[in-house]
Amino acid sequence: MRTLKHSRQRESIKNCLMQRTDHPTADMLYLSIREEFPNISLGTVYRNLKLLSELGEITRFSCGDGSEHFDYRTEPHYHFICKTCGAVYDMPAEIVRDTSELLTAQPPGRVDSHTVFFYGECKTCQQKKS
Amino acid sequence: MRTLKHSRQRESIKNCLMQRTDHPTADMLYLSIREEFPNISLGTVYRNLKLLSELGEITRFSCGDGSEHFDYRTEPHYHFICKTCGAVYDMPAEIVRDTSELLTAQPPGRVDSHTVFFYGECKTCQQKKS
DNA sequence: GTCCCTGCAAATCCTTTGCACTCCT
DNA sequence: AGGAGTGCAAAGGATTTGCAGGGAC
Repeated sequence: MRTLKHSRQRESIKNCLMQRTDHPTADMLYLSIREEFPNISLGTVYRNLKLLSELGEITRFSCGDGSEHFDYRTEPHYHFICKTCGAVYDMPAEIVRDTSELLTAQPPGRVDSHTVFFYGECKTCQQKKS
Repeated sequence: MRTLKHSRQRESIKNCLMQRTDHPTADMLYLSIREEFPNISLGTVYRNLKLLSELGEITRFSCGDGSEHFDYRTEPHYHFICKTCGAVYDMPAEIVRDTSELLTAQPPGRVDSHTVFFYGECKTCQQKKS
C-alpha cells in the first residue's frame, strides 16, 4: 500500500466536493478549484478524483451524458438519475430491501453505500411530455 | 418520428445481443458480428446500438471500466456489478421495494426496467482477499 | 535525500460524425 | 427515385500518462 503525502490540491478537491450537492464532473470541479488554485491542472483533478474513489472516499458514476460524476456524501444513500434532463436526486437507502439478502442470493455480493443507481424519468420531464 | 428501414446489420446486432448474457461492450459485439459480416464497421455498430437504446429496445450502462455495456433482456431485472472484477450479475426486480413509492417520494420519477444498478464486490472477489 | 505530487502536453481510448456510396421500399 | 443505412476515416471528447521540476516528510 502506498503512503499518501499531504497535498493542498487534493485537500481542496475534497473540500470542494464536500460543499457541493450537484454531483459535478471532473471538469466542473476543475473550474471551481481554479478560483482558489489558478494553476491547478485538469490532469491533477483527474488523478486525485481517481485516487479518492479508489480509496473509497468518494463515489463516481455515469449518468449517460458521456462524463463521470462524483459525489462525497458520507451517509448511505442512493441516486435517481433522470435520463431525460440529467438531473440527479438523492434517494433514501430504505428504498432497497435489506441488502443482506444479497449475500445469500444467487448473484452474490456486498453492495457499497452510495453505489446504487436508479435511472428513469423525473416527474418534471414526464409532465412536460403530456 | 423517423421511419425505420430494414437492415441486415441491425438485425444481426439485435440477434447477437439477444443470444448473449454477458452484457457486452460495442467492441465485443463488433468482434462477434464480424464473423457473420466481415465488412461491418465499428461505426455502424455504435450507430445501431445508439438507435436501439433510444428506441428502448436495449439498455446501455456504464460499469466503471470506461466503456458502455449493452443488454437486451426484456423481463424487468436489475444489475449487480462487481467493482473488483467487473462481472455483471442479473438481480431479481423484487430487491427494490415497490417502485410506485418513487412516484410520491420527494425525489420523483418513474424508474425504467433494466436501469437499476448495484455496485459492490462479488463473493468470489471477497473470498480471494481473505 | 527520498519519494510523492504537480503542471504541462502528448497520448490513448471510446464514441460520434461527415461523406460518398449502397440498399430498402 | 428518395431517403435510410453503411463503410471508412477523420474528428471529438473524456481520461490517462510520461516527464521534469517542486513539495512533503
